[in-house]
Amino acid sequence: MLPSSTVENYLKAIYLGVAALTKPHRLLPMGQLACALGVAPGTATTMVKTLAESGLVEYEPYTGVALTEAGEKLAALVVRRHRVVELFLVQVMGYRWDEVHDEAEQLEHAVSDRLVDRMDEMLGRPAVDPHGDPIPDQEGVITPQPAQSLLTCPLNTPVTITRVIDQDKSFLRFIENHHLKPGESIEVEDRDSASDSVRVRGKDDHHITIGTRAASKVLVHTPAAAAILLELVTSA
Amino acid sequence: MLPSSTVENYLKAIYLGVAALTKPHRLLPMGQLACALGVAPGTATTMVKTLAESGLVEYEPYTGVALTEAGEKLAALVVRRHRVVELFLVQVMGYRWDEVHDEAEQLEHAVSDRLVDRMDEMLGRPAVDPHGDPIPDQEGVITPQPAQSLLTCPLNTPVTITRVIDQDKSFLRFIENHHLKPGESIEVEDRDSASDSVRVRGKDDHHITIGTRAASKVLVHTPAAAAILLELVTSA
DNA sequence: GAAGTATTTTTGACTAATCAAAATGCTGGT
DNA sequence: ACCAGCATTTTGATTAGTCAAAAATACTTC
Ligand SMILES: [Mn+2]
Ligand SMILES: [Mn+2]
Ligand SMILES: [Mn+2]
Ligand SMILES: [Mn+2]
Repeated sequence: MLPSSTVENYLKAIYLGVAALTKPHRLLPMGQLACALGVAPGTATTMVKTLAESGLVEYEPYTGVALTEAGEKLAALVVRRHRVVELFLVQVMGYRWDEVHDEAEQLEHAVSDRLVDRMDEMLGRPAVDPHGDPIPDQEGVITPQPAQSLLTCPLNTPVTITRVIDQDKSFLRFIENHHLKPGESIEVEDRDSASDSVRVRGKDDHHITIGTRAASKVLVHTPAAAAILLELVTSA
Repeated sequence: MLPSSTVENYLKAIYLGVAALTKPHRLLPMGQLACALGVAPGTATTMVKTLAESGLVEYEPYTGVALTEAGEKLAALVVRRHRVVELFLVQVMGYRWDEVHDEAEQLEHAVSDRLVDRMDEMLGRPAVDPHGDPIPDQEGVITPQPAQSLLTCPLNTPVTITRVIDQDKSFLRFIENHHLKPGESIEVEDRDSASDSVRVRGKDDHHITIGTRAASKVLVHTPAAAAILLELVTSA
């Protein structure tokens, strides 16, 4: 049986939910899953039990859920479709980066593997989508990126923004208006736990102060990390 | 309520089914509808009754079904999405004309009006899809084309192939291999009711004989019709 | 460790879409 | 006018997915 859109959405939510867990190698609680899917808690429980029957997830009652090997591959391919479509919409169809998520949310269940691969080819086999989210390859594998956020990177050191983890339109607009999109070079000047904020110097000496909640959603590459990456590439 | 894919499929099947009826201004029988959708007869009856409740179709028990104003507009927009997507797949994504139907069958329910319009714009507001099927405009309106087939057009008179009414892969391949795609200029040399066949002279004096069943699926413009069309355009 | 709170599971019910097979209605030919 | 055959509708049942609210369990706090 090929998975329904509903099953695909559950698998994707578990995939992304587990990845976003603070403690790694943990199970995603039913409450979080239900919330991510906009569904009643009992609905998530029921669905997860049938997913467990099909061998796509492992389910520990009162504890949570995680993907099996098979489930993870399926989920990764849904995520791949989503992200390739998002980049296609921006690069080929002229969409803005804050407009693509909803459209991709539908298309991820409708595009064939064939079409996704055509898009992927046309885009030059990209590694990341418009938000800097990594794109799984045809096997569902992601090469992990060393990630730091504006909250954890070194101060007064040039860093490059690589990823913005939030699909909210107004947040993405805000980021764009203040030149904090992936690719921009910036420095974190100061962090103040009292005011719960982070001061950033962008290009043209444009200064901007943002809350820590927002700062944690902006990921960067440090020069050091970039050097390590470069070394990996050249040694291969 | 926005219509489900199922409702969209029923409306589209009625739209296309009624158009293909030999006697015009008739109702589509349940049997034909059920067959077009690959569904049991009873299922079609039940669904049509609920569509009638929603005011999308008019249903005459034991007789058949037709679209209301509202249903026809919705159906035409589904057809529009299907055909714009098909042309996009051919022109932009490099698909062959015999490969696009299945993909479009899924995408017609997933692409937003916004995305369809972007495709439409990118394609230069085309009038027909890769098979010569007319594309409804944003309002769902089609400007009717005067249609003749290889079975009805004048003999030994140059005509231009404009449309091939069949989604079957092998038939489309056959048409392509014998240079009978939309745009080609040909002449019908002879029709023989005894052998149930039609002899056609294509380009390079390539001759080909096909059955009447196949011939009826290849539509053409006669020079006369083309002249009338041209007149309409210039007088406007 | 008992009590209270938060989370999770169970229960019972509902909607959309479908099928198989029985019942019904229509129609053409004698 | 009748009946046989065919199309259509009805009936009864099934599956996927969902919710609200009750019951069960786990976690916190004292
Ligand atoms: Mn997205
Ligand atoms: Mn993204
Ligand atoms: Mn088609
Ligand atoms: Mn077509």
